[in-house]
Amino acid sequence: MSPRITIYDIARELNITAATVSRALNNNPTISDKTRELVLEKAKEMNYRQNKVALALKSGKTFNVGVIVPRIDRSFFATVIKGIQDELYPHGYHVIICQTYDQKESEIDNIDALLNAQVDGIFMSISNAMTELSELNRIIKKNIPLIFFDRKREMPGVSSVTINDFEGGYKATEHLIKTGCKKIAHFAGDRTLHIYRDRFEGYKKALLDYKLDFDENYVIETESKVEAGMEATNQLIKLNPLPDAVFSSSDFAAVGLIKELKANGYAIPDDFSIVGFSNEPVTQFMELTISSVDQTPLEMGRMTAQIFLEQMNSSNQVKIEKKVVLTPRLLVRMSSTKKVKNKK
Amino acid sequence: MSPRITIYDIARELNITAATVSRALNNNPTISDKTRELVLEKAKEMNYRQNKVALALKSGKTFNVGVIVPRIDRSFFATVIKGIQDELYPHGYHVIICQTYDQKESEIDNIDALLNAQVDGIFMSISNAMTELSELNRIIKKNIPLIFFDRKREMPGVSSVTINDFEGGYKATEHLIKTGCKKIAHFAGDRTLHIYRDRFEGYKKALLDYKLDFDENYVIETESKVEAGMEATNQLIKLNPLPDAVFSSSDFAAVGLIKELKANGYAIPDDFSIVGFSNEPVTQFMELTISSVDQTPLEMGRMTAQIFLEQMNSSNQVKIEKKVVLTPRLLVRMSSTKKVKNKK
DNA sequence: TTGTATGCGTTATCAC
DNA sequence: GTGATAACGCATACAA
Repeated sequence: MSPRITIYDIARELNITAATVSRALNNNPTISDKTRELVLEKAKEMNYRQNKVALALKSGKTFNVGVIVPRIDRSFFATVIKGIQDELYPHGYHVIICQTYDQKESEIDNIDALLNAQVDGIFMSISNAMTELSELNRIIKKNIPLIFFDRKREMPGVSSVTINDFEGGYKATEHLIKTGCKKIAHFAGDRTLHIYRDRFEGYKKALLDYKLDFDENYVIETESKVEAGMEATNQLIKLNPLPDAVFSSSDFAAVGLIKELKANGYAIPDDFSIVGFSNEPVTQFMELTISSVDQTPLEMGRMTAQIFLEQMNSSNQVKIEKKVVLTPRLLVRMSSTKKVKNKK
Repeated sequence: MSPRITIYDIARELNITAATVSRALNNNPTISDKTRELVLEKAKEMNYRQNKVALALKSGKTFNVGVIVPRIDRSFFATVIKGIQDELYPHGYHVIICQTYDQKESEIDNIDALLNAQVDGIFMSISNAMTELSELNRIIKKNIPLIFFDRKREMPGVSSVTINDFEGGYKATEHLIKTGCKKIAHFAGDRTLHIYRDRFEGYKKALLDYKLDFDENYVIETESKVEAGMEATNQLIKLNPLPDAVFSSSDFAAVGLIKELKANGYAIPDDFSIVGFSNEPVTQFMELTISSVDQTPLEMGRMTAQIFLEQMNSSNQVKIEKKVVLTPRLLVRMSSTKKVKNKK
C-alpha cells in the first residue's frame, strides 16, 4: 500500500516549501520558470495527484453535483443523466446519482445527504409527493444551484428545463387529424401531474382547433404500463361510435393498446391510428413501429447542465432564473401511417 | 445565503469546546448525559449538518464509490447501477457514475479522476481495449477495493461478479434442442471478448452433448444491433440446409432477425425457433415475445456492492478475493414455443 | 468529564 | 521569487 504523495513530499525532495510547490502546480505567475520546471518534473516522477478532498475543504467546491431522479433504470432518466454527464465531465464535474422511487421521505433524505456531501449543485425531477418546500429552500439558502428538469415546481430563483407537454399533445393529435382521423380517443396519465394534464390539454385544444368534438368519454386514464394499456383497451372498444385513433400519454400503454387491438382483430393503422409519448426504445423495435413524441432527454440533460455551468460562472450574486421549455419532436412511424388512401 | 453551521458555532453558544460537541454528536461514551442532551438539542435548533468533506479529509473515507461503465443508457448497466445503489445507500455511500464509451483513454481518465476524488471503492465493467493494467494497479496499490462486474480481467486480489456466459449459451441451445430443433445456427458477438466466446462455447458444447453436428458455417458474427441482425439474416437464409433455430448472443440482433425472417415469409417459431441474450426490455414488449437469457443485472449490482461492504468491514489487511459467478436464467417466451406438435 | 493541541492536504495572505 | 503561517471543519490523543 503506497502512501499518498502530497505537496510536502515534493517540497522535501526539492528543499523548498509546500507553498512554492502549490504555486508551481497551479501555474501561479509569481514563480521562477526554473523552480516551476523542477516541481513539475518531480511531481510527475513521484506520481503526485492532487487531493480533491483537501481542495474541496479549502475552497468549498467539491466539483460534485447531485442528480435526483425517481429511478435510474428508465430509458428517459438514464438518457437525461447521460446528457448531464456528457456536458459536465469536460469541466471536471462528477455526477452523484440518487433515486427516490417517487417517495417524499427518500427525496428529503437524498437532498440532505447531498447537502452534507457539499455538492456544488442539485438537479432534480421532483415527485408530486414532495410538498415540503422547506427542504428545497434549504438548498437555496445555501446558495447552491437547484435546477429542475422534466418535473418542476414553481420557486423563485430556481431554473428549470422541461418540455412543452401541451405542444407534444397538440402535435400528436394534430398529426392524427391531418392523416384523416375523425374520432380520436386519449389514454391519459394521472392528470393531477402537470405533465399529463398538459398533454391532455394539448389533445383537447387540437380537437377544438380542427372543429372536432371533444368528449370526455373518449378520455381513459391509465397507468404507464403495458397491462394498464390492455385493460384500457377493453373500455375503448366498447365506445360507440368506435374511435379511429388513439393518442396515448404513455408508450407502454400504447404497446398494450396495440396488443389488445390486434387480439380483437383490428388492423393498425387502418382501423386505429396510434401515437404514443416518450419515444421509449421499444417503439422503434416493435414490428409495427409506434409513432411517438420524443422528449429529447439528451438535450434536456445537456441544457440542465449548461444552466448550471452558467450559474457557476456568474460569480456575482446575481440570481439567474431560467425557464427553458424544450420543443418535443413528433416521430411518425408505422402505427399512424395508413398504407391506403386518406379517408377524407 | 446562510453560512454553514460548524461544531465551533455550537460550542460557542454552549460555552464549551468543539471537541466536546464532536464527542456528543458521535455518541462518544466519555461524556455526561447532560451535555450530550444539551448539544444535541442545540445542534437541532441551529440546524447543524456534519460536513462530510472535512470528515473525509480527516478520516480518509469519503463514502463515495465510483462505478465505471461503457454507458449508462443501456438497460443492463442502468439496472446493475440500480442494484449497487440500492445496496449501498443504506450504508451511507453515494455512487459516482462514469461512462467510458468503451474507450481506453476514457477509462484511464475516469480511474484517475475517481482516485483524485478519493473514492472508497471502484466498480467497473472493463472494456476489451483496456490493456494497461498499470492504471488498475494504481488502484490496488492505494489499497482501495476494485471490483469487476460483467466484464473482468484476471488480477490477483481483485474480486469479480460475472455471469456464467457458457451456461447461458448452453441452456439456450439445450432448450432449442429439447423443443425439437435439429439444425441450430448461432449469431455470435465479437469472440475476442470472453463473454461472447463463452456463449459460443456453451452453444457448441450443447450441440455436441446432444449428438448434433457443430458446423462453423452456421455461426455468423454480428454486432449487437437490430440492423446487424437483419444483415446477418440474409446470410442465414442462404444456408443449405436451412436451420430451424437460432441462438443469438444479442437480443437486438434477434429483433433484427425476426423482422427480416418475417419479411421473407417465414413463421416464428414454427419455421425458426429463436432465443436471444440479455433479456432486454424489448424482448417482452414485442408482439411476438422473445425468449432470452437473463443476466440478472440487479443481483449482479447487489452482489458487487456486498463484496465491497465485506471488504470494507474486514478492517485488517487480509485481502479477500471473491470470484462470484451468477447463474443466468433462461426465459422461455413465444419465439421458441412451438404451438404445434414437437417435430421429433 | 472536559479542554488543549494537532493533523488531514491544500491554497491564500502575509512577510522577507 | 520564496518561505512561514493560517484556515477550511472535523475527530482524537493527550492532558487536566
